[in-house]
Amino acid sequence: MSKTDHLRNVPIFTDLTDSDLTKIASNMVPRVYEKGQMILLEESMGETFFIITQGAVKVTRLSADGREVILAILGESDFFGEMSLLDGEGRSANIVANEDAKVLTLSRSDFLDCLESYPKIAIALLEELAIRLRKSDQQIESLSLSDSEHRIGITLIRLAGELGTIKQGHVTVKNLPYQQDIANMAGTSRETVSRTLKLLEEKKLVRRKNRNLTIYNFDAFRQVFA
Amino acid sequence: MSKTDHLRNVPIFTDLTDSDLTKIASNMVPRVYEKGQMILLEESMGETFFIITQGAVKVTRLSADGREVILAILGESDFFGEMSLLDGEGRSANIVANEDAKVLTLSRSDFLDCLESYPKIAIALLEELAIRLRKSDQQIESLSLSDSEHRIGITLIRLAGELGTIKQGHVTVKNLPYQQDIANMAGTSRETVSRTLKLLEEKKLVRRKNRNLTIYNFDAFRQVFA
DNA sequence: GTTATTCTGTGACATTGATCACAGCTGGTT
DNA sequence: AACCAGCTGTGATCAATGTCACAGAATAAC
Repeated sequence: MSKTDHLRNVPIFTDLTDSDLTKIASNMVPRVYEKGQMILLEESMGETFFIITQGAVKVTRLSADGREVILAILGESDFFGEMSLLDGEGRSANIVANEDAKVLTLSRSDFLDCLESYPKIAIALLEELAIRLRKSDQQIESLSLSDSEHRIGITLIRLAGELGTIKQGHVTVKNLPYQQDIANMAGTSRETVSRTLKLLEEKKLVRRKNRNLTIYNFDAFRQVFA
Repeated sequence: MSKTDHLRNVPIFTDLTDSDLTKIASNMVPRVYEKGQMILLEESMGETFFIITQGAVKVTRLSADGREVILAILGESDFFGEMSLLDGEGRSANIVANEDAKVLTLSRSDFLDCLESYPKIAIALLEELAIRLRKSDQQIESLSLSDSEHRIGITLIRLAGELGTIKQGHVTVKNLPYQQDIANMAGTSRETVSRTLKLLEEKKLVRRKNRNLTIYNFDAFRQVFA
């Protein structure tokens, strides 16, 4: 698949003509990361915009004592790095390759040129940031008000949305992240995730097999937890 | 103060010429709300962009059983309502006048026209959303990892930044919000806020007098909690 | 196939902080 | 000044859940 084809799938570029897209693509430099590799480090100055063409990354923040919060898991056609380009602050989060990953990168100046030249990109990007802000607000609510079972339920819903495949009303997440990662997304401990998953299974809300998790009735599940 | 003068103070409009600003101002309709009045209701479709010219509002989400999470407190020259205009989803939060407030409003179509006609506005708005997203991420981290004392400390820092005045290294927040509101910002209970404020006072980190709170050494305070 | 590593399950225990209950203030109103 | 409403302070209680410890599974490495 060519660079241009990849860009075509990215929401913020969908409104562009082929020739514009090709022009932008010509400025993009591909890079490859292997699983576990740090792509962007907190503290370092953000000077690059990234688009994922293959694989997945996790966006995290680390506390002084090394505990990790996972803010998001991003996959193909998602992008990151735009925050510090926009507001000029340093990076606020780490990005780690969650599996082997390929990305396209755009320099700060090329990215800002894009925004100036193509108002449609800026507007589409606004839309995307609005969506992310909405998700963050939901998460703040759930961390503030919900108990651990609900927070884990909500986390499973997020994972289902990002990694799952729907088949006749039930959703299967293949390659479920480790319990420790789920815990870091839900703001709870690994042990609590273990106990809660067992509980949800006993309640017949989900089934686990190998590394897969199936939510029997996704709508009902959302009803209960969201 | 004229409409145009108010707009001049709003970050997303600062780059415009006077004549552009006047043109936009002519489309804006002023409204007045009294303390406690609901400005925007969750569930209702968002069709208006608001700029605060006087007073303050709080942005909240409510759980089914009526508990409240305060996502932000916004004051003069802040704006809101842009989220549903951008992504087309319904409102995700309530807005309530926290004190008597005056606002300028812009209709959906005028707002979107602005973005199309003035790329600089779109870019400035991107910047603002990036800043908000950053704040949300910080809050998610603190809710996930910190104990109640730290969360309350961080909340005081937010309040100091939004409502405080600096004088030779120490910051005073006049008219500190009620403990219940602080609790709803920090994701804890009113009683815990009461006990924690007392503790912080005993530790000589803050002083309270009437409805004012002074943080003795703001930098040191941030060091401890952020 | 064996070993080593990493992940998961589960009991026991300690601790935080929510909740309840009520008394003491404070500031606004008549 | 007396009153009332709403905010604040504080003790007692208790449930939720983090932490520790270790055994059992699963997966990867050799």
